[in-house]
Amino acid sequence: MSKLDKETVVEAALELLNEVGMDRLTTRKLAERLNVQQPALYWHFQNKRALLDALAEAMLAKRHARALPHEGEDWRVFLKENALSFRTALLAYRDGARVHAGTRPTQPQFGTAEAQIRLLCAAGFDPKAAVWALAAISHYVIGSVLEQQAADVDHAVRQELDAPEGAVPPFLHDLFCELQDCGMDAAFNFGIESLISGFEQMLGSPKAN
Amino acid sequence: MSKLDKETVVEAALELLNEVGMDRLTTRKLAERLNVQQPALYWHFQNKRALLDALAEAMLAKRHARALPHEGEDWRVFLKENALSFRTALLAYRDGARVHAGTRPTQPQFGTAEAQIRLLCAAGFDPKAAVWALAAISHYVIGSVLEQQAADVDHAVRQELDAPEGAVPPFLHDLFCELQDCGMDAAFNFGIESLISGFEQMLGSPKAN
DNA sequence: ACACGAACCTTATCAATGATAAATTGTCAA
DNA sequence: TTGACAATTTATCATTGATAAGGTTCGTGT
Repeated sequence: MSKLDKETVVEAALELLNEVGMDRLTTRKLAERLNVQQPALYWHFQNKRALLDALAEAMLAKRHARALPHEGEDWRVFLKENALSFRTALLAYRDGARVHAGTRPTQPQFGTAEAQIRLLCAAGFDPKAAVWALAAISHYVIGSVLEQQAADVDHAVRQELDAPEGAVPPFLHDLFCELQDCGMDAAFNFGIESLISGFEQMLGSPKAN
Repeated sequence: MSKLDKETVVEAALELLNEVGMDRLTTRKLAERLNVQQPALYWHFQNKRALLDALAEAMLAKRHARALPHEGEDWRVFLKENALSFRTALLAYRDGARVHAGTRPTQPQFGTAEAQIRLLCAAGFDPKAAVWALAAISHYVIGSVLEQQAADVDHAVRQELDAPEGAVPPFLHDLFCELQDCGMDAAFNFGIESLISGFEQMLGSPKAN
């Protein structure tokens, strides 16, 4: 009939992912959506991990626009925009961070990595420090989104009694509520800007280690 | 016979976790190790998630020594030691980060959180900024360990041909190898110190946002 | 026209795993 | 002793990822 191919499978899988979440993304539901029997998927993907890897890759390919630095761009600006772009890409899909984190570190676009490293080195970074900085940002983004999305489902599930006791210090209660509501983005920004500002500092004093 | 209780179950589960990893940590294997039938576990834990939550909590309880600041400790020192302690705790168990990340944000020890926030506020942090800073560090640690442990299994699994082609720019190859071998800790340190240094900076200039 | 084979999909069927129901044993208190 | 509650066993599911083996379609060389 429709002559399935990898791309359409991935497309449908991303839709399904956003509807049911990662651990209810089953091969059968996906097959049904594609009007195909479940084992058909195994012609295109060796196993479910491979499918998820493809999803992670597709997520970034579609939404992570700022992977490469512009010509002559300030490294601080690039790092921030890059981080924001990465983050929104992961946030655009339900369980996006978990899906991404599960992927075995596929040779990331070496071209991309190289361009990023070059930018930093041109700004005075030691090559090693450049890689470290990029890794740090990546890890921070992944950790942040992971926890945010975990908190999301938690909120959704937990319509139960919020505080079973007066166990929560009121001082903190207000603070946390405020953060949850308005401040996910702000909190993320604070971290990113701190990191980048920290890199700037490190540039000045080579390092003690 | 042995009169199972939550603690012994958790203990055995942690052992098993270190032997087989998270996704091969099955209720049956665990039951077998405890000389018990599989459904017995469901008397002590509502479901597998609850068991894993308990694991995550136990991991930190046993290894995360520096959760609370010492008396009159410098905030920079505390943040760094705290992060290192958190990291080693997660690294101490196979898939530690994944196990931890999976836990729905259980009301974290509010007492602990409050003490940490107080320390930062006493150092001049705005309460909101204090929470943001603590969250940033936590997210960075989780992201870092997550990726490191993912890379670990990847290395273990991937005894295949390393570079199927000369596809890897030699400039990067050496750099990455060097990082993988010696530098996991160093890379982590770089990030943490950057973050903390960034916080210091933020303290000076309140914020533009 | 025809056979062959590769690409692609189906039907049937597994084994592993998390989970629940119902019966069973053990133990302590009244 | 007996009744009740805690703890565990036996039996049994439903879900899910995966594989084996067979069918269908289609292009290509002869």
